[in-house]
Amino acid sequence: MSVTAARLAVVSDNEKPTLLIIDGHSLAFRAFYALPVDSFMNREGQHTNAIHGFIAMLINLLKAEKPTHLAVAFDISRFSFRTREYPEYKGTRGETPPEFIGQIPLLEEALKAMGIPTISKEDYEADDILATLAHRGAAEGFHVFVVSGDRDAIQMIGDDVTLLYPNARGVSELKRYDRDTVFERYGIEPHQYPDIAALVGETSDNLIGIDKVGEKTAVKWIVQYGSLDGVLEHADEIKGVVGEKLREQKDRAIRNRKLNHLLTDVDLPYGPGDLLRQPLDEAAVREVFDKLQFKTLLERVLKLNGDGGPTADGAALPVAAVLDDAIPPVRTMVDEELAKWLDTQSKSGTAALGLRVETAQGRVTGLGIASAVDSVYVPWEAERPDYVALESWLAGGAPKYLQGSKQQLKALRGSGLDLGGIAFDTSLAAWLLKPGGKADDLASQVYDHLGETLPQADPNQLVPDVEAVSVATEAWYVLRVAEYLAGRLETGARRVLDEIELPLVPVLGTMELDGIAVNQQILARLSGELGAVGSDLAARAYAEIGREVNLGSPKQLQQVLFEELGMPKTRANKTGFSTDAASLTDLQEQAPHPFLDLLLKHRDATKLKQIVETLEKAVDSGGRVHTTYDQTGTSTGRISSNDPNLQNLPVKTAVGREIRSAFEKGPEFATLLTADYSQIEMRIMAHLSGDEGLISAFNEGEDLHRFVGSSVFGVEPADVTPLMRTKVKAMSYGLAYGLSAFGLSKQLRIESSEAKKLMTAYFDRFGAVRDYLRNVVEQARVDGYTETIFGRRRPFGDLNSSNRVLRENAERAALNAPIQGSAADILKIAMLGVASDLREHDLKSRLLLQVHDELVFEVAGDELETLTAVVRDRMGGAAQLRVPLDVQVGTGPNWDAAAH
DNA sequence: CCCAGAACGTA
DNA sequence: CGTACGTTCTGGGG
Repeated sequence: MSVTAARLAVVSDNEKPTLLIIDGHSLAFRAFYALPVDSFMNREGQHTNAIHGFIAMLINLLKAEKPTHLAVAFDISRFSFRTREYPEYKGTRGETPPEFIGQIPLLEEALKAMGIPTISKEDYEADDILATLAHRGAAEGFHVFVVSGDRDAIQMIGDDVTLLYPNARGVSELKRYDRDTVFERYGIEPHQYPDIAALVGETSDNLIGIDKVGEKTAVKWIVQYGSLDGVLEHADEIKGVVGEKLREQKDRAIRNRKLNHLLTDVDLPYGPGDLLRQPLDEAAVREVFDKLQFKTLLERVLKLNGDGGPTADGAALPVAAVLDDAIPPVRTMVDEELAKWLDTQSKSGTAALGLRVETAQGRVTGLGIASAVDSVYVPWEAERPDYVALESWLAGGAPKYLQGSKQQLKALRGSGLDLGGIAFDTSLAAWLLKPGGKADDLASQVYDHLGETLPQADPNQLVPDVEAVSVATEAWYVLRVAEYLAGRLETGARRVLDEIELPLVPVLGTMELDGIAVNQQILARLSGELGAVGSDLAARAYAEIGREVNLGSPKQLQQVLFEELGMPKTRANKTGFSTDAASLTDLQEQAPHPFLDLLLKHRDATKLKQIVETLEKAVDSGGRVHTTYDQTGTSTGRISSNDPNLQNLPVKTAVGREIRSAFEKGPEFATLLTADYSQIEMRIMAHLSGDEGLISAFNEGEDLHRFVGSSVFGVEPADVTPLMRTKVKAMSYGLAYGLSAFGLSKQLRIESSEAKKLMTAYFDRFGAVRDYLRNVVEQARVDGYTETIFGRRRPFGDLNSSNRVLRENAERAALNAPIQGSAADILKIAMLGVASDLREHDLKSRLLLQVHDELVFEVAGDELETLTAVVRDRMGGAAQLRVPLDVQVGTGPNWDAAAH
């Protein structure tokens, strides 16, 4: 039986929507007494322990119960219709502790940011609100969880209503009370509880019961006579002192019963059906939690959005059982036993196995391999001959599920093992589901998606107090997380995973391992030259202002520019006034000063020097640098590069190009080849908008900006001036980013009226582009996500935000996402095609770098012609658009020379 | 030692 | 008041 099948049996009755309702004051108060006051205080001196405890409990509840509907009820004051009738009610409650003051409003603010409705009603207690919602919820087909620290809540329990009651230790544990547990504990039905309480009294509510009547007596009577009314009717039959007391004090019981009866018909602004879980407002949550200084909780809360929270269309996500499956014991296997086990697995069907590599000091020391019911540990020693079966299983196409497969592949390659059959990667799947999220390690994924804790050794502990689990167990968890995530991928995302991301893993891994050759002499020379230029500029800059400052400190520069030199104020930022290049250039025009120019040049020189030095440090013993690509690093579908980042090397300046010239072909290769798409994002816009004008612009095959310029300005292409071309080019590129007339005027340094006219003229000619861009945003507002040509989705939560800044930021991102994302898809598909041809034709040339719309290859011996054909074919044919994909190819001994 | 913010490089 | 990234530095907090 598969892991999934085993779990389904557990959750099959979990089809009902789940309503979770919480008594806010009662739980916050419990939390207040459970957590030390002094350990929770924010920078303003506000105590926050109750809020912290409450939210921590809430997160646990959301994970454990996975409510589809949710609300928190608060008392408005200590007064209600009950205190009007009986002023002593709850009179024993002392003054609110001063440290508790102010925590409830903050808690309400945090809940609001988390998208959780809070309900309160004048003259009623939170318990009445809960009772009403529980009553209506059960009637409307919900399973209801009531969270309250008030024992009166027991009366709400029923077949579809469960009470979660904090135990003595505060809020860290909630005890579940359903009909059976109430019966076990009291021997009565939940609805009879208030009758018991009325007889016994409730100290915490300052309600005195009948003297001499305790729980035992009360239960006995209620069981015998059915109800309090029954008991009172038969009061005469009860013998002894207790009978006398009952007859004497029956008014107390009647009063108590009246007061502890919770109303189930309070008129509320929301019914259960209105309490569907809403996506949290991330920005608001960050703001509130920042104010509260809740760091860890912030992380945990934000994770809720992508997991267990509502999906974009508002429907609740499918729920994975939180119950533990039995973790299979780890079996260590080698030799024939291992070979036989692998063989059995492959013959038993197509089920994939989980795989996890164990390394120490960069060498493979073992492998974990798991099926749903087995977890196997294989110790690895490089020279053992009897691992033939294992190695061929690893390298072959047998499907394997991994977490962080590129890293695992590189680890295996480092020990001479190859890895094939990457059929699932939990990190890639989680990223496709939530591309804005942070990359997570296996332990976090287990926690987030399965709600279980994977024991991990703390690397900072010399003697760990928890023993890390074996890679064999980890492999089993990979399988479970994979099954969970696979169930949540819709068709489009699954295709992107299977057809783009997974096949790309070995391609990227190989690129990283190959690296690119770097000429260290060039770097050393540049570093020296830039260092000398920088010191000279710094000295001259100091001379201009008569003292030495740290030219790299915006704060010190502000002092110099705006206080000592009295220059006009620039754009404001959080630390004062901006000293960035644009501001300094502006200043130079308004208040020319030699210091400004020297400062700009010094910045330039030090930045470049830093880049060169970083590269020098990254060169390996073979003279090559190896970047690491992050396949889950962006929200749009691009890959990012780090350590070192080879996707942002300078190229626009002369020195920048010198740096690029240090990237060379390896000694065994003939040349470098670069291939890039020209105007790919504009072409995608033409395709997606179907704008006939833009499409014919590309089909003309002439200079795009000249063509568009002639359209916009109404002149012949030959009469488009360089200035006109510049303006049109800026517009065209800016469009895909959501550029405004204001932004355009700033960038081109023209009047905003002219920018406005320019945009109007542009959209007059290319109206379908405007319609498309508008439509993308509106569709995303409805759907909650955007989609690339290939079905890659990016969710958006803020498109309906009432906060204008947030909403407009989201709108621009939504406008850009399908364009940037489709371009990313296309280059990825091209990479796969090229890699496949290189393999197919057994070429020695290799792909080394990817820079968003550009690929860099190292060309072997006599393969230039073949490779050029392959690259043109695969890049040009990566997608069938309404416009051609234009590919520019260049060659040369180094990256600069190969560029065009 | 960690963090946020500023600045700046690329597509 | 133009999208998407990563890196480096400073200066504040500890």
